Amino acid sequence: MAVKAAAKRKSGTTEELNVGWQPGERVLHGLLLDAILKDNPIPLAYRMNYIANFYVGPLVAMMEKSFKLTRSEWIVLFCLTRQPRLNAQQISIVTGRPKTSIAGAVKLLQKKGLITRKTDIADSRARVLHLSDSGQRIYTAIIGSFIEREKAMLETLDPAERRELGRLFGKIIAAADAWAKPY
Amino acid sequence: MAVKAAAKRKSGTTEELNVGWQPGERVLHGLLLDAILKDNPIPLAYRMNYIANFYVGPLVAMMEKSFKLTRSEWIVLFCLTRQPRLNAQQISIVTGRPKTSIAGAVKLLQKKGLITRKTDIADSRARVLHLSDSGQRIYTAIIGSFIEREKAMLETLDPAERRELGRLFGKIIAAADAWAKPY
DNA sequence: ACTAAATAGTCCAAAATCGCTCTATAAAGT
DNA sequence: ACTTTATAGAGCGATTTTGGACTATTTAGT
Repeated sequence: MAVKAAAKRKSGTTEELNVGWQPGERVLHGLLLDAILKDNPIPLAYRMNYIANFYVGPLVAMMEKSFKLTRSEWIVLFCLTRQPRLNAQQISIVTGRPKTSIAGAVKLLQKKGLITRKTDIADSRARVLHLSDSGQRIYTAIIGSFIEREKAMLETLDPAERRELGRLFGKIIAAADAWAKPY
Repeated sequence: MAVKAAAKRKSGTTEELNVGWQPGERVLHGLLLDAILKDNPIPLAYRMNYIANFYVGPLVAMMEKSFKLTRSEWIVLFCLTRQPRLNAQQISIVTGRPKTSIAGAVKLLQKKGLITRKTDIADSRARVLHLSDSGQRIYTAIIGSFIEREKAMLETLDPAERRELGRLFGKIIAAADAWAKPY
């Protein structure tokens, strides 16, 4: 019946057979994922991107919804808490994001009063940024979720494994000059 | 030279000046980065996202330019090489990307003739996807860059470290049900 | 069997992202 | 000093991305 109806609608096309997974099962994600990971040509890069996406994606979505901040705005806020008095260019360089994206975020943040922007006395091209009080407050309100989610993500590792993971990341970053170039 | 100029500026600064780094130096990125990484509230998550971004960002840019493929289109192509006969929903679930993004990519890929799309005989709502020959060719043309870049990224690690990194990623992914949820 | 809920996919409008080009300032080379 | 090159940032337009509402089909609950 449903099959016949489908065949009628798409009369010319040959139908594909069933895929073999049971939709609606929690297991589905796992089996699918296994298929994607098996014999993956970029095993480490793929896994890392997978984890990074599932870590940060929902956080960004939550942030956009609850705090009306874009991802780029968050990046700027975050960088400025780490290191005040950066300018847009530096944030762009250190995060690898296009300078126009950062510039746009800076403009929005300034309009919202979350950062201040002053001309650098030593270089009148540059605008020195830092957090305002309300910028600091919104950062504080948000960062907890990031910390919690990292904690949850690492729950499965023991302390030694976490240290080792950090060490390996550190090594890769230390060598970034050798591999992290654009084309 | 540049150092001297910077030193001069440093002494003559009034309010908003003197960030302390010398623009134009290769060292700049490193010092900035150290500042961002030091006492980072999400040390592992931040480092992982940093590496993932610098790995995949330039690859995607290159791909968009040279092959006129969006990131979402690449994701679909990649998934279909791993596991033919997926549908859009499954790709969305397993990659964590919004289904509308995947749907849009699927439509584009079909228009370009890189994938085929047939109604699933067992479920007439679903469309079973797989690569066409030209889809396979374009995948082959692209994937090499991803492999090379992964290789370059891991150059600094010895084989045992690479295995360990893979093992730790595997553990985190295996526990994804416990932490990778949306809000 | 019948209703309610879940699922696959589409469509659309709003938003974000990003490449390109342009101005201005600053540094480097001669 | 003077020319050249590099840098910081702005503005604009095109493309991508995505949330939300909608339809069609399937599954689950009773």
